[in-house]
Amino acid sequence: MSDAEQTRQNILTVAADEIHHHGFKATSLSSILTRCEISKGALYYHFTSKIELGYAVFEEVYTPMFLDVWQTPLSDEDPIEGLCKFLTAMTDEMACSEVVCGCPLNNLCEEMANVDEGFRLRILCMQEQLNQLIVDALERISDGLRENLAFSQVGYFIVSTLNGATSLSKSSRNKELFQQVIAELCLYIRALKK
Amino acid sequence: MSDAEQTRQNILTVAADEIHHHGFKATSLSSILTRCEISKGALYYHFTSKIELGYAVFEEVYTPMFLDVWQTPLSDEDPIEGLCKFLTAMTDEMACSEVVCGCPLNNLCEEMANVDEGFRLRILCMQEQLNQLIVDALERISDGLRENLAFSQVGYFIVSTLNGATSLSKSSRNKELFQQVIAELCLYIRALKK
DNA sequence: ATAATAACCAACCACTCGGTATGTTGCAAG
DNA sequence: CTTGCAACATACCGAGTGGTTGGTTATTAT
Repeated sequence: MSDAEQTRQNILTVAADEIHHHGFKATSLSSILTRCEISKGALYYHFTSKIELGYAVFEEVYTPMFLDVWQTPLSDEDPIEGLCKFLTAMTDEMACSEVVCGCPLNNLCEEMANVDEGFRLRILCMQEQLNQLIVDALERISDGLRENLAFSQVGYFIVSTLNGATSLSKSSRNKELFQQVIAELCLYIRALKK
Repeated sequence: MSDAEQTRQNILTVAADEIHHHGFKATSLSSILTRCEISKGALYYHFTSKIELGYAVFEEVYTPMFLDVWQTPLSDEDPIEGLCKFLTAMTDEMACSEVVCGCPLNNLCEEMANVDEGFRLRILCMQEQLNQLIVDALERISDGLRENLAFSQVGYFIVSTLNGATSLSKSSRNKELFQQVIAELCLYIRALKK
């Protein structure tokens, strides 16, 4: 990797972390510059504006990470159990910082979706991709599921609940609350089976 | 109501609306001053700081409105049906601005809970109150519900899902998505019955 | 050796923000 | 009539923001 590309990646990584911790608007370029030990000119050489940097973080850091994390459990032979294990494992492995800061994508969604169209469209696109992952997994094992299930609806329901649970645990700083909601969500998911 | 109290209430109302639309941090005092047609001195006569104004909005505008809205359907003779009707009615009556801006409390929670302790504690307190409303309603009709239900867990699950659905529809600006999640949520709620 | 370009630096700009200090008005009590 | 306080208004401050600009290296191609 060239020096320039190295610099760019470093900016992306640091920016992703800063945005995760402070939100997009509250993230100041100067804090990124300080942590990267570069000048403002260097940043504006690689990115034309703050918001373009935000888009790049979303597309090149958050999205791949997110889709990859969901892909694994859904590719399981039994995606129902895969999902449940994935969700409960999430509660166990959840670091303190994750409880406090919440999901980076969820945060960006809350903060920027109704403010900036560029963010909104990117978030929307990602949500549809994620929902499609779930729908595909459910269709694959539809023979073993209850009749009359609306797969897309179920997918959005699961994602909504998970987002809500993250939000809840974030504000309460209570890991246990998160675990409770996830436990109830697993009950719901397992009840999808015949 | 005295003139001074009138001024104070006007500030609270306008601030609540501005915070709902732009978030707390992004809400500038100047915009509130302009809409209220008052000076900065007037505002700082009634509130000692921006964050104290935010607390007042939370306690005197958002919280009463929110608890009142939930109390009604949960006081129904059949709170299960009351909740479902309440939720579906919410999707129908949902104005465009509400789809776009989301729930004011949910927004504040996302934005401020992990930034300011004052907000966090107030939000936490309110969430517990809301959950207690649900738990009370469920316990009241526990004879007609499935065995082995964890009422508190169910309460947080419902609230989480609703919050997540609001968040989802906000970013997607798609009312239909919200309706789908709510429809699935009603299926879940009705399945609580024996 | 020279020219060109990529990669970066540092100073600065215009602007907005929350907050404060001081000034002004109107009314009510003495 | 005047004193005093509630209820504002006005002017200003310092800090911080994203963004721009002109200059500086280091490397590479010719």
